Amino acid sequence: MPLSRVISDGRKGRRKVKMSDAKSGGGREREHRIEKLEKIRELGIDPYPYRFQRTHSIAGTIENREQLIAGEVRLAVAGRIMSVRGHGHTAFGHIKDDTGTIQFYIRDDQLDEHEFGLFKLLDVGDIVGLWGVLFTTRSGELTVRVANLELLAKSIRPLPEKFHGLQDKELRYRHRYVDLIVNDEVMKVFRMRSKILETMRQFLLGNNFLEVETPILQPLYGGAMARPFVTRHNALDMDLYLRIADELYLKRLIVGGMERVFEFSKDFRNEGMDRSHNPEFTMLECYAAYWDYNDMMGFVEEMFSTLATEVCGTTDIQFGEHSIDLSPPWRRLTFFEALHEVAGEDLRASGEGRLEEIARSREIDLEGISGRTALLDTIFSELVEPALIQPTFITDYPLELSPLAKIHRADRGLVERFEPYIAGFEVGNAFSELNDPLDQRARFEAQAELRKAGLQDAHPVDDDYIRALEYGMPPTGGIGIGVDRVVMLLTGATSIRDVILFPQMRPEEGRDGA
RNA sequence: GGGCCGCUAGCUCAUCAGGUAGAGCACCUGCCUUUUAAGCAGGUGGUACCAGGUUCGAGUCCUGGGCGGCUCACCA
Repeated sequence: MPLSRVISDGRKGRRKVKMSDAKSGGGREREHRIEKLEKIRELGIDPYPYRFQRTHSIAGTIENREQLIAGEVRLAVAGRIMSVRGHGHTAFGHIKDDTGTIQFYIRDDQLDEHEFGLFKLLDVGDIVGLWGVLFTTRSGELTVRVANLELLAKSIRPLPEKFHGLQDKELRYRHRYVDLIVNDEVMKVFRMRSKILETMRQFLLGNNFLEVETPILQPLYGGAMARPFVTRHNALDMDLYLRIADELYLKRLIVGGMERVFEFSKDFRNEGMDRSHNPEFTMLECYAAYWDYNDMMGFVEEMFSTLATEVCGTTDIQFGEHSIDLSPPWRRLTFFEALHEVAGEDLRASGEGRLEEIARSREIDLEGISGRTALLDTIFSELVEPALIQPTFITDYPLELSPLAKIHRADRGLVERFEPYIAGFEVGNAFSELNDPLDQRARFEAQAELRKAGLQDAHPVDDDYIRALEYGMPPTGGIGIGVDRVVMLLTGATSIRDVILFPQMRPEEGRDGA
C-alpha cells in the first residue's frame, strides 16, 4: 500500500489527488498496462533493460537524412513513443528524444513474429529503441522503417491527451516531468535557462572571475533585508539560517585576496510568494576588487548584451508588448532625477509633508508608510519603476536604504548604489562596496536599532565580517543579479514559476490537521 | 492576509431554474499493409476536492475546510 495512502487515512480534509499513486490513479488503463507488462515478461523480455546503444540522435538523423537514405544506413534511435496509428499489419507512430521527434513505420512482414508481438504490447509513453533505415513516406515525411525494436522502459501511466496536452497549471508545476514530456515550449524555456547560466558563467570566467561556493547554512544571515528560514543542527545543538544572500562571504574572499569572485547562489527568503517571488531563488553575485559602481555598470551592460546575443540571437528582445533594446549604453538616471521626472519637482530636500501631498495627489496608498525614506521609496516604486521599460540604471540612493554601500564621493547624503531596471523589473542591486570597517560597524549598529524598534528585516550585526574588513578590503564593486528574473525576461515568461522547474507548492495532501 | 475565479473519467471540457453524470481524446474488443488530431463498428471507465447542512432528492443551494489560478496588500 502506498505510503501516502497510509498516512492520509483518517485525516480530515484529505484532498483527492489526481494521477495519484493509489491503485485507482491512472484509472483502468494503468491496470491494462501492468497486465501488458506481465505478458512482456512472459515472452521472456525484460521490460526494463540496462542500456541501449544509439547511433544517432533524432536531430542528427534528420540533419543527415540525405546520406542516411542514400547509404541505406541501418541506424539506431531511441525515445518515448508519443503516438501510434495502428493499421492491422502495420503501424505508424512518433518517437521523441531530447533533440526532436521522428516518425517510425513498422510492419509485421519486416519484423520477426516475436518482435511484432512485443510491439502490440507497447503503449504511447513507452521508451523504445528502434533499428532501421530511413525512407520518406508518400506524404513526404521522414520515417524510420523499423527492422528491430527493443523495449527500453514500460510506462504504466497514461500521458495527457494528445491534442490539448496538460493545461492545468497546478498539475504542470506538481508533475513537471509530465509537463516536460508533453509541452515542448516548457523544455525550451529550461534549455534557455541553462544557456543563460552557462553564458553568464563563461562571461565571468572570461573576465578572470573565480567561481566559488560559500555556505548556505549560516550561523548569522546578512547581505539583504529579508526574513530568513531557520533550521536546526543537532550535533552543534544550534539554530542555523538558510542564506538570504552570499554577499558578506564573497567580500570576505575579496579581503582574502581573491580579486574577482562570483557565485550562483541559491538564496532563501521567508516571505510572500507571487509572480516574481519564489521562496528559494537563484542570485548571481559577483565582486571585483579595484572597481567602483561605475565600472560595474559598464560590466553589466556588456553581460546583458552578450546574454541576449548568445541566447536570443539579438539585443532587441520582445517582452510582452514591449520591444526592448539591451545594447549598451543604457540610460543612467539618479534616484532623485527619476523622481524629479515623474513628480515635476526636485524631491531631494522635500519634507515628509510635501512627499505625502505628492503621493496623495497620485492616489498612492500610504497605509503603513511613514518616514521620509519610506515615502520616497514608495513614490519611486509606484511612479518610476513601472515606466522603466528600456534598460535603465537608477543610481545614487538615499543613505538609509543601503547599509552595505559606500557613501557617495560627491554627496554625503547618498550612497554609490545602482539598480538595473528592465521591463519594469528590478534585475539587480550593486554598490561601490563599503570597506571602511568603522563606518560599517556604525551602519550595522543603526540597523540593530531599527531591529529593536521592530523592523524584523533589518541587518543583524556581523562581527566577523567587520573583523574581516578591519584587515583591509580593497575598493570593490559588487552586484547581485536576480537570475530567475533575467530568465523570465529572455524567455518572455510572466511568472517566476515558469522558469523554476519545481516551484514551491503546498503538499498535495493538504496541511496537517489536528 | 483581502477580493474574484476554479476543482466533474487518465487528459481537455459539458451538465439552462436541484431529479440519480456526458462528449472528445485515451483505454478495451474486432476490422484495416504509407498513416499523421488515421478510419470504421462495438464497449469499459466517476467517492463530481473534503466534511457538514437544507431538501422527498444536491455536481448544482448554504456553512466550514483543502488545494490552485488571477489580483491587491505586505515584502526587496
